[in-house]
Order: sequence, then C-alpha cells, then structure tokens
Amino acid sequence: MPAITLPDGSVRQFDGAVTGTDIAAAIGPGLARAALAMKLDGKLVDLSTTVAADASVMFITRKDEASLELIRHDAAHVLAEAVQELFPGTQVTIGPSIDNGFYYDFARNEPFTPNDLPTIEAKMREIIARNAKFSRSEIDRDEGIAFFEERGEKYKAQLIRDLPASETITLYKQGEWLDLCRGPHMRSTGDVGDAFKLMKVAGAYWRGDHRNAMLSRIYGTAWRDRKELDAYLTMLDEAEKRDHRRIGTDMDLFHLQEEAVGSVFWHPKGWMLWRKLEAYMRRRLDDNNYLEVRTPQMVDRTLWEKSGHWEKFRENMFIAQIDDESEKDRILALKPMNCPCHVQIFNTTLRSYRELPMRMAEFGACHRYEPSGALHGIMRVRGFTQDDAHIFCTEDQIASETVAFVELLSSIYRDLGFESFRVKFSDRPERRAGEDATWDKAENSLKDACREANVEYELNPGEGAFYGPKLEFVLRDAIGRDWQCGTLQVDFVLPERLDAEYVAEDGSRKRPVMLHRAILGSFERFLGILIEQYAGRFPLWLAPVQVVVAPIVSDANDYAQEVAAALRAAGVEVRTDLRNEKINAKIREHSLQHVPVILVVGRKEAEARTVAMRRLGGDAQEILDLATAVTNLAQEALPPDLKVA
RNA sequence: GCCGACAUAGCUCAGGGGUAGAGCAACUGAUUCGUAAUCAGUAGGUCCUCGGUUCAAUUCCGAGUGUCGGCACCA
Repeated sequence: MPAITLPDGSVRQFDGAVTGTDIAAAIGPGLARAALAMKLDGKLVDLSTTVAADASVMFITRKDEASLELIRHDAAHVLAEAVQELFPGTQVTIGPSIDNGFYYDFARNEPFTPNDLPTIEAKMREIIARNAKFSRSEIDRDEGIAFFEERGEKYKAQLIRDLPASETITLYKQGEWLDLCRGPHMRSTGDVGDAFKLMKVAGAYWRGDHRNAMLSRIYGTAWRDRKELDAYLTMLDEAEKRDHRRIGTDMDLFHLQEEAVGSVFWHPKGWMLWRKLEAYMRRRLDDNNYLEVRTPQMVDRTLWEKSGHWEKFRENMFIAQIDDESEKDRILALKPMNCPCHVQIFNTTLRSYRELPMRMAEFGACHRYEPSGALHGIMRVRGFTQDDAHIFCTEDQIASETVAFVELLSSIYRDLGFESFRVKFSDRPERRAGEDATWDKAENSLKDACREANVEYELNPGEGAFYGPKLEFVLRDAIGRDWQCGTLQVDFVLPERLDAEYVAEDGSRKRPVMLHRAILGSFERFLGILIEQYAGRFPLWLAPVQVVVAPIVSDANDYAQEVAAALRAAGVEVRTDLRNEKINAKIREHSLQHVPVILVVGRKEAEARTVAMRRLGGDAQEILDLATAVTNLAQEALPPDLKVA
C-alpha cells in the first residue's frame, strides 16, 4: 500500500506496487503524456520503475531543465544504434551527456570523418521516428561479459569487468539494439525529439589514457526544442566573432607565424594593450609589498637538476648549447619557470624571520616546448610571460598570505571585468616529490587557508604540481572553454631541494615555505581571454587607441591636431584621422576598430572650440567645450586603481 | 604527441590537369562632404614546402610543416 508524496505535498495511496507510468496516469492524462522520467526520493529513475513502498515522486517533463540530461543521454544511445546499423563491425564504448549535448566513442579501424555525419544524423532521425521503447533489464556479471565478448564488443566486456562486484549490471534495449548502461532513460527513442545536431568528430583515447587505443568520437548537441537548439547555434556563431585570433587580426593587435611557432608577434596596438595591463599589474604589486626582480633567461642545467625540473620536464625544455669546443659541456636551458631563480636571490644572504613574508615578483619570460597539439592562438603558447611571484614565508603565514592573495586577485579580476570565477583545489599527483607527511601538511594548510579566505572550491584530485597542492583560478573563454589563469601553490619541496633557509626567533635555521602564485597566469593567455571577454570593445582605460579625432572638412584639420595634442598632453592615447574621407566613412572604420571615443570636429566646433563626442556603440553626440572634454576624458581614461572616486 | 579536417592576394573566400578570380583592405587621382561604406583607376600571387605521376600539376598521389576541432599534456 505505497503512499506517494508529490512535490506539492499531496499524498496518493495505491493498492499495490505501481510504476511511475501508473502514478502519472492516476494523476492525469496530461501528465501521463508529458512525463519522461521521475525522481524517486530524489533519485532520477525510469518511469517503468516499480514503487512498492512509501516514497516521494517528482515527474520530469520537457519543461524541466533536468530533462536535458535525459534527452542528451538518449540521443547518445540513438547515435550508437545509428552508427552500428550503418557501419557494422564498429564497437561501442561509452557515450555520456555533457554540457550542451552528448558524445559517443566508437572503436573502428577507419575513424569517422565529417562527411559521415549527415548520413548518421539521418539514420538517427529514422530511429527516433521508429519510437522504440527503452526497456531495462538486469544481467548477471559473467553472463554480461560473455554476452558482449560473443558480440565482439570487447570494450563493453571490459567495462563490466571493471565494475565493482557489488554493482548491478543493467542493459537498455531500444528495438533490436541494446547497450550496457546504468540509465535512466526516457520512455522511447521518440522522446529525443528533433532538436539535435551532430557537430564534429574527434579522436579520444580509451579511458582518457594516451597509452590506450584511440577511439573515434562523435559530438552532438541536443535540446528540448528547436528554439533552444537555434539559440545555441546562434550563440556559437556569435562566440566565433569574439574569438581572440580573429579580433587580434581585425584590430591589428598581434600575429603568429610559422618561423616562430608558439610565440607572439605583438603589433603596436596589441603591445599598447599589454603595456597598460603590465603597468596596472606593476602598480598593484608595488602597493601590496611585492619586490620586483628580473632573473636570467638561460640557466645552466645543473640548477634545473637540483630543482627537480630536469628530471620531470626535460623533454619540454628548450635547450641551448654553444657550438664551440670549449663550451661543449655547458648545457643551458631557456627558463621554463622562474622559481629556482627566485630562490637564488633569496639565498644570496642569510635571511631573518623578520624579512618574512618576502614577496618576490617577476614578469618572467618563460619558454616551454608544449606539445604541438596543445597550442592554441595566444592562449597556449611556447614563449610566454608570467606575472609570477614567490612568497617566502613561515608555515604560520600561509593562511594570512592566502587571504591577502585571494583578495588581491579578486580585486584585480573585478577591475578587469571578471566578476566571478571558479576555483579548483588540485591535490597530490601520482608522480610527485616530497614525503606524504609533507603533502599532508601542505594540503591541510592550503585547505585551512581557503576556509579563512572564504574560498569555495571544487576538488580536482591528483592534479597538483609535482612539488605541492595548488589552487587554480579558472576563467572561461567566449565559447565556454575553461582556462586556468591565476594559481596559488604551496611548496615545501623546492626550498628543501635548493636549500633555502632563514634564522628563526630562537636563532635556529629553518626552511621557509614557498608560495608560488600568479594572478593573470600569463600575459598572453590573459590578454586572449580579455579580448574575448570584451569582444575587442575594451573599457576606455585599456583601449589601445582611446580617442580618434576626426575632422569633417580639411579646414578643421589644424583644430583637430590641437585637440589631439591637448588630449595627448593629458595622457590620453589619441589619433587623428585627417584623411580626405567622408565623416561617415571615418566613423564606420574607427567603430569597426572598436575605438571607444570619436571626437568629430567641423567648422562649427573649430569656431566654437568645442568637440562633438561620439561613444562606441551609440549614435548620440554630445557637444562639449574642449577643456571640459579633455579633463573628462583624461579622468575617465585613468586605470581603476588610479581613479579618485 | 594522437585522431580528423584544412592551407589560393593583407583579410574573407570562390575556382579548378592547360600559366588564377571576387569582395573588402592597399595605392593613385578626383571629390571638402555633419555621425557606420563618395567615385574612378592601379597594383597585388612560389595557389604552404619538398618529392612523385603526367606532354603539362596550384589542381591527382606521397611526405613534411603549419593552422583549426577534439583527445592526451600543462612545472
């Protein structure tokens, strides 16, 4: 006699065990038609699930966001059926729902190509039209293994083998096709609907391990209805327009070329952007008691051997050697990071606890031989500049330094237009330096510090640096890809390896802790993110060209130059456009270049000593007298940290 | 590094076994014009590189390089 509690608090009694389908039918025909699955005591299950005891039930319909995951997961099954129908001999592996869609990984001698997608998609629509019911069944573990082995599905058999012995093995069948799957699913393939699209093919390693076979992955996107699908596709189109590589070319900010793979050629406007960001960062660090240093670009391998980087990252370092017999034993590496160099400065003299925390900063140019497939525009490059710093401190200072760092980072992100960001906590990796006790200490102090700094993080197990756990501060690019920018790493290992020490209050020698930290991460990556964040429409203080003065007639040229000179003297980045072009053309071109302010001057303005100010994105003009315009713009163009409220 | 796709003018792209095309940009001339494209003209190419097939290759084939989308990697 189960009593079913519904989300509105009402309770329904049933005479015996019932399925979700029965319950929905009892509530009403509308719900019976709409229900796709249900939450049984909070757990998402099939409608066909039998309920024999008192429970709370909530039905999931297409109106619920929760249906998206079901639609996407079912779509993955339909995709797999379509592929096996079209390409016999293809093995299935796994196919989960993901953000915005789904994928399925197939094992096949010939990988799929984009040309296969329309055919597969058509077959999927056919399968959806068949509207075959999803039916769940359980199978004994050994039977399951034998069953899939016999069908030549060795990946599925392997999946069962790797499931814990206690796990119930379930199969889902749709028509004649079936798959090993935990579920849940909707009622039938027809519930997938038509708001889906196959997007791309890609290679992916079995189990995400590069030592395994490469599978052929097909990605799709799926939504509740056409409107949602179209909105998503439109969003992708829009996102493509803010791609930093495209804007970098359009706005003439930088370029990349084959002769310097993974290194950026910054053009004048792009470099202006860099300089503004760097100047801003330098002021913020100065104000927060960092000491800026500069360390060598090339350092002998012996130092990297001591630090442990040689052993772990040797293949990823650029090695320099002199072509001269007398130098044949000297091997230098372009520095891949700055930490060992900073320790060298720390070690030049005997330090006192009174000097701690010592915050040593460097805009350090580093080189890493990144795998070719990892390169991405200016976001992942081989030559980059970190806004690096190392805080030498005592164990007791870890928490307060973390709090101060998080505050500084938040404030800087806010100034740069990022109100929110995600934080990941990466703990000890498999390959690591240092004792477990040291790691316990490092992880615990970082966790404590997070608590004190009010940082909410998601755990990222096993992803820490080889010398210590880290916090990663993650920003998202235009199309939703995540990039690690800021980081804070607690390191007890390097000070030990490089023999850093200070004299404590009691006169004893102690090891400092090193906090490795960056806020932007690298200038290249951050500028890439920044370009996408603003779609090239930078706030006035960051814009590489802040103001263009555009005369309407050549009679106003002299005045235009006078206006520009006044702005330049007030610290504004200004250009004049004296070309013999119509004002419409000038407005259009500078608007396309995302210049924030255009000052139009004609005979009237020259006569009255005023300017007609036009803001990017608007078509209104404001007439101001020259002195006021200069004062206002100069004030407005100040970086956020220099602005007086 | 792995799987797949792509590489033609500064940019965006079309084309195709017989010496290559458009739009925009650039350059020259004319136009002095009031808030998102004035008109006319000119110039611009190792069709990524190397090799093969062919009477002939930018086009077909192979290798390499680079880029893009994923995967793996990211001190």
